[in-house]
Amino acid sequence: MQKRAKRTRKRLKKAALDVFSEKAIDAVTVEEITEKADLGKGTLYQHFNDKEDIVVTLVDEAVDHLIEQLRSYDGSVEKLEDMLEHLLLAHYRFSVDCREEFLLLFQGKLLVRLQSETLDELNEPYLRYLKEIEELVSPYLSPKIDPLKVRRLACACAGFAFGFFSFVMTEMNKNEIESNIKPLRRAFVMSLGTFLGR
Amino acid sequence: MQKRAKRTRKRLKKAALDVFSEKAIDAVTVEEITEKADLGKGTLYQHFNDKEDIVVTLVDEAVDHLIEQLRSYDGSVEKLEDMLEHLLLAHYRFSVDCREEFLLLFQGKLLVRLQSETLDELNEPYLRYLKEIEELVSPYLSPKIDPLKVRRLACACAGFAFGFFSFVMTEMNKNEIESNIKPLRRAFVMSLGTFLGR
DNA sequence: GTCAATTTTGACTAAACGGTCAAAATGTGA
DNA sequence: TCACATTTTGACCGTTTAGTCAAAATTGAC
Repeated sequence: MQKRAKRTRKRLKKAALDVFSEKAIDAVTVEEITEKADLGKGTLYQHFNDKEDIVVTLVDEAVDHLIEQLRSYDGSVEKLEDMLEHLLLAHYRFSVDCREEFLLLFQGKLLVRLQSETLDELNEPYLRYLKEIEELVSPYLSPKIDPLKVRRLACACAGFAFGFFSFVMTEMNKNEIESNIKPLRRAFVMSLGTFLGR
Repeated sequence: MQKRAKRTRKRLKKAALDVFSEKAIDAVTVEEITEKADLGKGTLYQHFNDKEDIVVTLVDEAVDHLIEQLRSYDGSVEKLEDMLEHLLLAHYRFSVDCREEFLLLFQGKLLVRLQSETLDELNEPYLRYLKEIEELVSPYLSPKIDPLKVRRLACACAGFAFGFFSFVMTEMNKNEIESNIKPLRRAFVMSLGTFLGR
């Protein structure tokens, strides 16, 4: 019985994610979501308080998934540069494999910046995400390093990943991207390494 | 007489730009714009066809301003690296001096990606912008270089600038940014230079 | 100061939207 | 099969919004 409710909740989230990757969050209506999920409008309000609630839920889960990908790397990561390269690669994979979540995170970040008065609930996942990056690289850094520098590194990594891949997404097709993105990633990694004074 | 109309149009654009930098484009209402401009609602429809029209107009002008900044550099730019550094610095200055337009361009880019079916009118300025970057760096490149690689460079530059500065904008205050962003920019420039095989 | 052309206005309409809730549908245990 | 708990539904309500338009206000020429 509760199984049914869970399935329905899942369907709602899936539908919402789909719609949010096709239209700007603020332009999406509740009925578009429930229609896509092939459910009645009231059902959404059985599972979520309001539209914002479902957005926050989805952003939170998307960050979870992204972090999961960031954390999964094999033993070949030995140096700082290896870790940075892994992080960028993981971001790239995320933008391809989880395109909808990538676009949602991108949009959400913008909303946080704009309507920050009300939505610090939405900001929390992004802080969590930046913190995760910092923690992943910190083992490869001198413990005496300026924390601000690490924060900047995380911003650079996140910013580059989101900004670059988003530009690339529209301006190039998949094959073009796959083919030869590696050298650029490598170059960026090198520059970050230099930035950290190694 | 037409002077008055021009002034009014200018006031509308200024107000709209302000509002768009505080709220997501799709969440902004026409009345919010006209109220901010201290004008009647109908006045907006005297000067623009609809809400989309004013957005497209503003994006177009913002790209003009950004391109203007990208083009203005002194004679000290001799190498590719100098040009890349100038471009990043110009983006950064634009994000600070023209914060509202920067945020608008950021939002607009996202809209293009999402609702691309209808809004290729909105996409045109961004293509113009990428093309401008390509043209600015091309004098410093071998004429035999793969055009795709140049396009990728432009995406990297644009993506990094928008993505990084936008993350930095929320996560750090101005002093922190100003103080020590230079080495990261320099490192990134170096990596791009390496990417282009020099 | 008058008049006509231009610009601005805000009340108005029709449509759309978020959110509610009593009723219907569905699943469960006896 | 029936009674009961849970879940789903979509018509409904109040509010908000884009867009209109006849009237008012402003301007400049004479």
